[in-house]
Amino acid sequence: MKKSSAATPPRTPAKKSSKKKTAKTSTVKSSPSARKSSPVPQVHSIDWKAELAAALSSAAGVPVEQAAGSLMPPSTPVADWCSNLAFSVAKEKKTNPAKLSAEWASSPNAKWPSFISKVEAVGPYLNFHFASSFWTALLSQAVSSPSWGKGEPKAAKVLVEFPSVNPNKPWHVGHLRNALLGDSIARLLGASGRTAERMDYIDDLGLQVAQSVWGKQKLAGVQPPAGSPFATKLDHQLGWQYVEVAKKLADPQVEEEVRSLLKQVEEGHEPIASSARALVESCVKAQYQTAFSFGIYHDALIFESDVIRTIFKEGLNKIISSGMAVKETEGKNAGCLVVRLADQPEFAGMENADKILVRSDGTATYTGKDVAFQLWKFGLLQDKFVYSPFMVQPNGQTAYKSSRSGDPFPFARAQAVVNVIGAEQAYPQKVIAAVMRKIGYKTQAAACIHLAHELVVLPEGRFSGRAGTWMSGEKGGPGFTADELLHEMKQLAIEKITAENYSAEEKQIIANGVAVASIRFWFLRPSAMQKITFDYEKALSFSGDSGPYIQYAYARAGRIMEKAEEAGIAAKLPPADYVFNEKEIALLRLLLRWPSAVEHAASKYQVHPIADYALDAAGKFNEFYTTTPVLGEKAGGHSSSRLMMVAASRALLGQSMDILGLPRLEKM
RNA sequence: GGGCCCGUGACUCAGCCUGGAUAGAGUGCCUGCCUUCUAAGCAGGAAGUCGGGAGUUCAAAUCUCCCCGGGCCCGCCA
Repeated sequence: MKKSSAATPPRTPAKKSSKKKTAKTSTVKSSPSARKSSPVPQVHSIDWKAELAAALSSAAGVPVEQAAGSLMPPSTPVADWCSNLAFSVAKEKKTNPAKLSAEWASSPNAKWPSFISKVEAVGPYLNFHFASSFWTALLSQAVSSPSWGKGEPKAAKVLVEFPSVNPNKPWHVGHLRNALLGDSIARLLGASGRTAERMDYIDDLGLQVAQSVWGKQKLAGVQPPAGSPFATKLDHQLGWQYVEVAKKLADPQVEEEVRSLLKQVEEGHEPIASSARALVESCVKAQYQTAFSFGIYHDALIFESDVIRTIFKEGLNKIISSGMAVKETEGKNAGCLVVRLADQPEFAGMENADKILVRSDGTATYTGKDVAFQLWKFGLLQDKFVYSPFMVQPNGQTAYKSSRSGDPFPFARAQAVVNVIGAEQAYPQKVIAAVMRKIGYKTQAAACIHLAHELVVLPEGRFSGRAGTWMSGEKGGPGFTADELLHEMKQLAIEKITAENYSAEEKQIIANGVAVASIRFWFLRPSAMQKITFDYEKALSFSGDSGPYIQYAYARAGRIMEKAEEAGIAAKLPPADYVFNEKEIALLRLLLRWPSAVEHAASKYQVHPIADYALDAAGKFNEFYTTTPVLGEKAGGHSSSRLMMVAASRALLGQSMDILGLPRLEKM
């Protein structure tokens, strides 16, 4: 039952993913530096938006809510903040909005907050400029508190499932997109203060597994070309064998043998059942090597055989006892357990809205299994799973797997469930939520989030695991597996390093980091619903709007700080009379909006706005970098103040990079 | 038949949910800038009927309806 269709993710440096072992619940970390009393006002400890709204409210004589609703960042860099209140008031009073704004700007009733240095009417708009002390306070917080910009810790746990790739082949670029989305969403949720748990669903039953077992036994000679750097990687070997098996299936004898294997696997006959599970786990481990190379990690792997053995029946009973599932006695679905959905609005227009959960032969459909699994994710079933360690990941955390023996862990039991799955599977995902709603779990049904994404395709069409369209073609070029893409990218990145003084080891680290960032960014920048046509030419570029562009800005900032330290210059808050230049103001405005940008993106389960934000921040920093000397005589004695800008910019860039999984490189 | 998604300069995409100030980037093309903190960069230029039409509104890329083009979904498949 594989659900995700494609897309794979890039790697990220494992931040603190919520490891499970749980119960040790999170200690709320209070950042000491943020707490200690600071000589400057704390920008985010005062609700500046509320203060501004209150002042505007009295200046214009409108309710506070109306004033607050009119405040926004300007679309062009004409001011720090603005209001379009005059439009709506002018309409009510049938007068000229520009005139109103002009009146409010100089209204004697207005008591503008002290952090506002200037209020001006520009046409119908009311524009606000913040005082230097406001910006200084913001800088102080951004630099002194490591948790600055992170959301307030929230109690709710969000479970994110991805990528659920069948364990019989290597990840192709489509699986990579899915995994990158899942990984980055989990990072984003974490940055917003939520607890994200990363789960993978492994289909260790089914035809493909039987085919893999058969292929492993009979087609050991079928392998990727010897020249391939991945010729000995198990997932690649199985993938090549799988394509071969698919061709041979036309032979009745082969078909018969595979079918027999399938029966033994599904019925748990030994020794086949155990060796099949072992093969599956080995393949997943090989796939996870790919994941790790992109910085993708998991907390728990749930195997389908364990779902069937442990929770499926209970989930089904829950639906049956609610009276919402019935066994058909006649008609084309006779003998099947079905749930009727015709009364649900989203299925209204369907010819037949009945959905089969259990077939007439007693086996579960995909949807049937998924509904039970989803109930478990929300903690609505007795949790009978036990887990054992699957592997220790490079980020130091152990990924656990469901198994026959082991210990219980409080995985799942989530308040919201995000399934990262291709948009093509929107219908079955709706069925899951609809069934939950029907049996009475309305809150949970509303918290079923299908994070849908479009596929990665080739100019000639979609990928097919069976047809092997992911393999290198006859042209002999690289194939479309995630491993090959990263390999190609590293080659290019290495060539791009021209600095003479880097050691071979440094070059490797840089090339790897650049390759990962480039690929991750390439997949994460467009919105998830945008189809991506894979093209090596375009994927392999790293200038302009790209991951390396962001890394470059970050590295530049790092070098300035390094040189400052060598010179013994420390960052200090700008003095009261410091005048921020235009480039500095641009950076400060981005800094100001960052926390709400994170929360907004997280609440919508969208990663791509963060990619845009990071690009914007990198661009603004590069402008600052080229126009504003920080060190040396040209800095005109402002080195310490400007170093503060550099440090804050670096913090902002770093946080956005962590969410996107772009490795923080100190040098490039 | 019913439903979902995409359609913005030559190309690839943001912006649409929460309507407002000259529609933003990048690539490609044309011009400049490395004796000064990394040129994987910066500055500037040419390039756009925001698929089409109607409607709502003081104001529409953004909201509503219809249409066109492309993709996907509506199985006792997985």
